[in-house]
Amino acid sequence: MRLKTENPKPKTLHLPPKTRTFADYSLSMNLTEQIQAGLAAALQQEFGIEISPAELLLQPTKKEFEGFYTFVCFPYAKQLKKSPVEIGTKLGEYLTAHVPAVSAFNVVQGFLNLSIADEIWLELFAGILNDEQFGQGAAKDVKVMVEYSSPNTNKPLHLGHLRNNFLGYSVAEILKMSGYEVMKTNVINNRGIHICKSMLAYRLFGHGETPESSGIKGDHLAGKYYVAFDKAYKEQVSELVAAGMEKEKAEKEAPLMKEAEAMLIQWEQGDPEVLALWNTMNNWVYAGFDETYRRMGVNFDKIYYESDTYLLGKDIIEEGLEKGVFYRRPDNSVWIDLTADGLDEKLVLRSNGTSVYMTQDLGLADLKAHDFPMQKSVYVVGNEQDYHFKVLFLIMQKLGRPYAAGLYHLSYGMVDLPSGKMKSREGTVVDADDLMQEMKETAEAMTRELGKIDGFTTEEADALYHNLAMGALKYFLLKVDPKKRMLFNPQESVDFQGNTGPYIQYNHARICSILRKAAQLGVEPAAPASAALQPAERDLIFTLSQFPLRVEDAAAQYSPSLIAQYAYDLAKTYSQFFSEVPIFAEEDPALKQFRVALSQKVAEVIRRAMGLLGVTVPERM
RNA sequence: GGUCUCAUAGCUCAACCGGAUAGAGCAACUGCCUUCUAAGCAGUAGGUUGCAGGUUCGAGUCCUGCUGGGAUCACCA
Repeated sequence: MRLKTENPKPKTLHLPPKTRTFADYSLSMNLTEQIQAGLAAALQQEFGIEISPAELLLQPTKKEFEGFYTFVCFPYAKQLKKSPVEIGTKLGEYLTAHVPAVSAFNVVQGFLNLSIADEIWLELFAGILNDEQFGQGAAKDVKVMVEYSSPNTNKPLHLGHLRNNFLGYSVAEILKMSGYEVMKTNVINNRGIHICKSMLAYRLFGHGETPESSGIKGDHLAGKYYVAFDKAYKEQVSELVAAGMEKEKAEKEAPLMKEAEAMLIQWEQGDPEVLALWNTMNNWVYAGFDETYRRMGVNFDKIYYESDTYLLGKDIIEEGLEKGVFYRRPDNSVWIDLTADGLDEKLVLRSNGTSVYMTQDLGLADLKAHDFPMQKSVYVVGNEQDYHFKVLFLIMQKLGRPYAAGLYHLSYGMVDLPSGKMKSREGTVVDADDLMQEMKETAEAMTRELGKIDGFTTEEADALYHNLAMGALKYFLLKVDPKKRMLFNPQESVDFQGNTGPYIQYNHARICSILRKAAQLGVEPAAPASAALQPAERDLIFTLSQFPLRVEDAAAQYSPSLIAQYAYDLAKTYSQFFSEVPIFAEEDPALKQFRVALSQKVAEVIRRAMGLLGVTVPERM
């Protein structure tokens, strides 16, 4: 089971090498390349050294300095036996004289900061404005499978699942935008001892209760009996211990555990009554999950059920034995020795011939590759399973699977509560449905307080509350580097101000308001060929131009947090522009049109970026 | 105990193959709504980047050791 019942962190397995700078893509590529070519020529002309343009990395200029692109001169000081400042000055002079895009420069210590001419910014913007699919990468002709969610059917989804689902959905969308062909899959763990526990408790204490009769959502109903099982089981264990049995033994000998195990065997043997109950309860859970997924706004292209796949993989054991990758022990169990790779020996098949988790995953990996012949396959699973996936991927390599090199474990960190870890058995889990509902109520209260729903129909208001709630929640969970553990405080974590989803949504809504007014006044958006730009306008064009690159980086690193940061950066930059630069009060019609066009494009990019996070942006709020 | 991983402002997080004076948001304080949405903008304050060494022109970032969290090391999944 992918998500153990408790918590879900990350680990870099094979990130691509970072050989690029911040500005290699799309429309900004020409600009960067021009500067790099200029630098290479300058180094050759002024100092007589040959360095290929691609090695001359540029970085964005820090806010407090003048300029947009910075070249670091220190590395060449030793080689040229000249001071970094001298080098920077010579290079700057050469660039302003020979590269039309570079309008000015300044050298601070060893940093050469370059300013770009307004005509170049406008040219860049015109290209962006005309690009209807701005941000969409060219088709790569590479298939990627993204597996995420992968719940157990014995209880409802919780906060940890939310991070998993939002991450998986977002990574899939980011990969699509960067040009991959993506298949989203969900592996539902619908069989095993966990569901048997729920089934047994239901049989004992359920009295025929159904979601309809009780008004309890199906997955919550199954969860109720899972908890009931645990409670009754613990009582039995205590009794046995009180009667003098060792705790460890009592945990194995408790009648309820025995019964659950017996039920699992009955299930495997196809006992009609057990199967009927299993079907009934699982269907309740599926229906419950569907509702939760709908609320979360996630979806899948293909669903695998563990009941269909748990027997797979045994033929791979045979294959592995033949290839000498695995070996059989005298008790008939099958193992792989990974000590040469710095790992341990790992069981891949029990002595009684039945599968373990690893066996199933071996089989499932082949099945996935058969169904969707992919070059990359991402598993969105918590970092507690780092070891499992390390082993799984290593085995696939040793077996010579062609897709093995593309296997990637998107290993994300646990979500901690202020009280520490979530423990379902201790009742300290934050339920996904409850949390989403509370967020919506908070969004409603906040919106009403601000008096922002004048003229909204009931349906529109409801949709707004939902979008704000999910925007706040998704942004909160996605803005953090997936690899890192994070803290969630239900009382105060999710805010509506500052670096939050609603802040970005708000900026989009404001722009829509501007665009409505522009339409009313008949101001057509357009990019002028030349104009003197405000600093805020240059900042906006620069930030816009970074979007395709950020998508590419986010895809390469499987990291929605890069998109979240970008969306905030863009919204914040616009917010400054909004408060500093008048639009309709501008007298020059060309400038007015330009600012409307700029606003329109920013709104569009905010919408697309937030879409990558699974967040819907409202037109009014 | 072995292996892996994390530690940055009071709190939650950034910091782009090692680059400038380590940045945002929240919380605190100060200004700004008769003018395009104040869920906003501008500003003040807040740091020995867990500790000690090392490499480097340059270290939050790389290396070693230490301290303190977390994960994992099942014929569980």
